[in-house]
Amino acid sequence: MLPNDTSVFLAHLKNQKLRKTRVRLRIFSTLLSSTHALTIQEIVQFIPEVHFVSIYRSVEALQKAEIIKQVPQGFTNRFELSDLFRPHHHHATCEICGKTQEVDDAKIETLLQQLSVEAGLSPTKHHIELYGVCASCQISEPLLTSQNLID
Amino acid sequence: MLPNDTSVFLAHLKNQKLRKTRVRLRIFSTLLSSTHALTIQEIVQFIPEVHFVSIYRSVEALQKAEIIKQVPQGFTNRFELSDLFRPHHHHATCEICGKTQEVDDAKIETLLQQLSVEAGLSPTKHHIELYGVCASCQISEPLLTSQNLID
DNA sequence: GTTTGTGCAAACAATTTGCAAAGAT
DNA sequence: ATCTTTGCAAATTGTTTGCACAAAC
Repeated sequence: MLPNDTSVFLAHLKNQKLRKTRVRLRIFSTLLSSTHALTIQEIVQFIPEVHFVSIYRSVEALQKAEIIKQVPQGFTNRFELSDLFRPHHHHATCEICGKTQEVDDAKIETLLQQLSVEAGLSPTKHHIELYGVCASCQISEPLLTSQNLID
Repeated sequence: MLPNDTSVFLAHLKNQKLRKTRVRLRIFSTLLSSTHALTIQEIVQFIPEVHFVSIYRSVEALQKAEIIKQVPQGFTNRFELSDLFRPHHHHATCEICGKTQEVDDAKIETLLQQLSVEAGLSPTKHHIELYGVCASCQISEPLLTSQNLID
């Protein structure tokens, strides 16, 4: 029986001596079913039956347990499931409609490793974000200038 | 007479119909003399004679005028002079001591352009941040310095 | 039964807004 | 003289803390 996401999640909770609670299950399933990383306020809104303070505290606990991770996106901090559940990737975002997609490319990874080494660092991690205008927004380009909504 | 940074600054103010004020000059010179991007609180502390609300407002004005720009660094937002004053670059940061250096590489720029196009976006901009451990921190591990900027 | 997690109130921190006075052109 | 910017007080927003009760083990 190969472990699905939920059993990996439960195993990690146990492993970290964290209890299996309603709140943590809800946060996990919310992130699992989301196509993109969520801000803490978005998580709060998705789970209206739970007090926001509990969300803050559970998010912190899950983060320490490396079940979820915080990712900076523009000037916003978002949360998504950790690499345990989703392979390493980066994000490409349309500046007009805000739609985000995942990007993964081996070349960029090795190039970044090299750059780190050239800078005298033993590489640990990196962040990349790409921004542009997607095909459909190029056609029906609204009046937004360079200075827009996305942060 | 070739324009130095300050005259470019003054020209841009005029150009944007912004007045030349003590506060804006102080913010500009603070960023000009800083080796790395500063948080708004750091700017506030560097300029104690100016009320923090005025710093917030001037920073916003200078940003709209594209004299300074906001850069996300880890989970912190920082400000630095715009590309008018400093060429396009990215940052490589040591996770132990927080020391930051600038990185510029043509290969990465073209590769990111390509990746954007592959993702169906007409590229506009990108963010990259590299993290690692620098040589001296590898030798003498911890001992976190005052400059631990990383989140 | 013991320990951990949750909900609520209240504290704290960061940023924004309204308005009158000071400063720039 | 006019219009912009600044300083201050206060409002607003986002996040954290203390503590009593509830839930998990």
